[in-house]
Amino acid sequence: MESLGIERPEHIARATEHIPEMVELIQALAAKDIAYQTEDGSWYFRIARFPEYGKLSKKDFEGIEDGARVDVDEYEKDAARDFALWKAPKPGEHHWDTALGAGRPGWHIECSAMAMRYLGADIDLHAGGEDLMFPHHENEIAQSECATDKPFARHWMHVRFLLVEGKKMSKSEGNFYTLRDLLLKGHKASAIRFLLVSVPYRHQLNFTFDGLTESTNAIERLRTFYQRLKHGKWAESAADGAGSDADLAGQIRAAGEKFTAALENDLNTAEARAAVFDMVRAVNSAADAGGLLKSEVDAALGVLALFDGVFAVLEDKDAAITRSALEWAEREGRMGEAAPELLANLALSDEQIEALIEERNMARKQRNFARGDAIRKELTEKGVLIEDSKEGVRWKRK
RNA sequence: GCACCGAUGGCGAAGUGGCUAACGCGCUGGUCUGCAAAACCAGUAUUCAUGGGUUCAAAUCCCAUUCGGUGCUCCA
Repeated sequence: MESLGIERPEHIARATEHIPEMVELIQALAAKDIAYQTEDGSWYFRIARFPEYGKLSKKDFEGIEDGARVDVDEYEKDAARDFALWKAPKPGEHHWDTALGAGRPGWHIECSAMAMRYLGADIDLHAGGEDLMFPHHENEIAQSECATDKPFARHWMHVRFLLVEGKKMSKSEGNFYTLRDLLLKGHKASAIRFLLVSVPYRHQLNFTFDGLTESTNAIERLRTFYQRLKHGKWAESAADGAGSDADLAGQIRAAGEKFTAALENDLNTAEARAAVFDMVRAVNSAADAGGLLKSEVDAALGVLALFDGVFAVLEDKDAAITRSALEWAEREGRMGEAAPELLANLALSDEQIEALIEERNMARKQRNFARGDAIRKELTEKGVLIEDSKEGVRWKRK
């Protein structure tokens, strides 16, 4: 999670610590005769009492015969689809003794109970994987709305599963990778994050190694741009061509607005991304043409800050993250899985790199290009790329 | 088998009734540069899985087919 720059939740709730809330919820349903107890002591939800059942997953249960497919090991439920709220313990099974009798919670009830406890009876947003829509989320809705008579969640976000190299990820397909696997193969954490977040959650993402390369390159472009703005010297007022693009300020503002509007439209990250790249081109172009005004640079940096508040890829933490993955591999005895060029690329520290660049700058000043190029070649071989620009010498790790 | 969702350039991917089909990567040519890199400019889908239909107008709506994802039993 941290490697990908994902923030920790404010609350992490555990089902086993919320048994009383669940019991209370089931009792509320029982008071309305929506929950009922069977002979073995389990409690079930009476789906017949919730006509809207199936509204989320667009399932139409009309015409599906109750009892057409009743499992032999099920107890005497009133209807086959009624789901368990509380399960009586099987002999020797771990259980809680509560007002409902001994037992353990059914799946579904803990989500309703904990959501209500921390977020209230009607929540704004409920997220989950597409596989949970039915029956889990459908059952959450049923038990929550019957208990409170309020809409349970105003918006649902169901994230689609990703494909890996065009196929569903599975161990038998051999395309199952953990984050650490990818880091050890030499992929950057930022590229993984950017690839995952570049396709809107509602759409299926095809996660490929080509895609990781693409993301790496796209991030490089953004970081180069960011560094250029941050470290360049820009005119305070219009002169010598700076500020000659009268339209630029408007374009930067429009990019920021388009970025926000795209995210507000069901988190359309692909469109939000596009808005930023539009701005990058416009500002780079103006910078090449005659220079930028400080005010334009500040505005563009403002849009980048907006962008990075969501995408979080501009600051280069990749080397540090990869190093900690390597430390993990070391401890686990899995260094053999690390890509050889990865070790080579991390051989030099930032200080060593900067010392070499300083030496190269001296050589170039004396027009000793042979020495300068030799240093550049050495750095390239160790995974460090050099860029000479009007704004100074920049370097980055491959 | 049934239900729901999806299929857009070499690759990834926006766009869901009407401006030249965004954006990124890649590729080709050019500008710039001591050489590079970066950056910029130009080019790169007469066409949106296939077949039919609706409409003055369809990538966008409807039907069928093909392919892919999820669910349809338990457990979380």
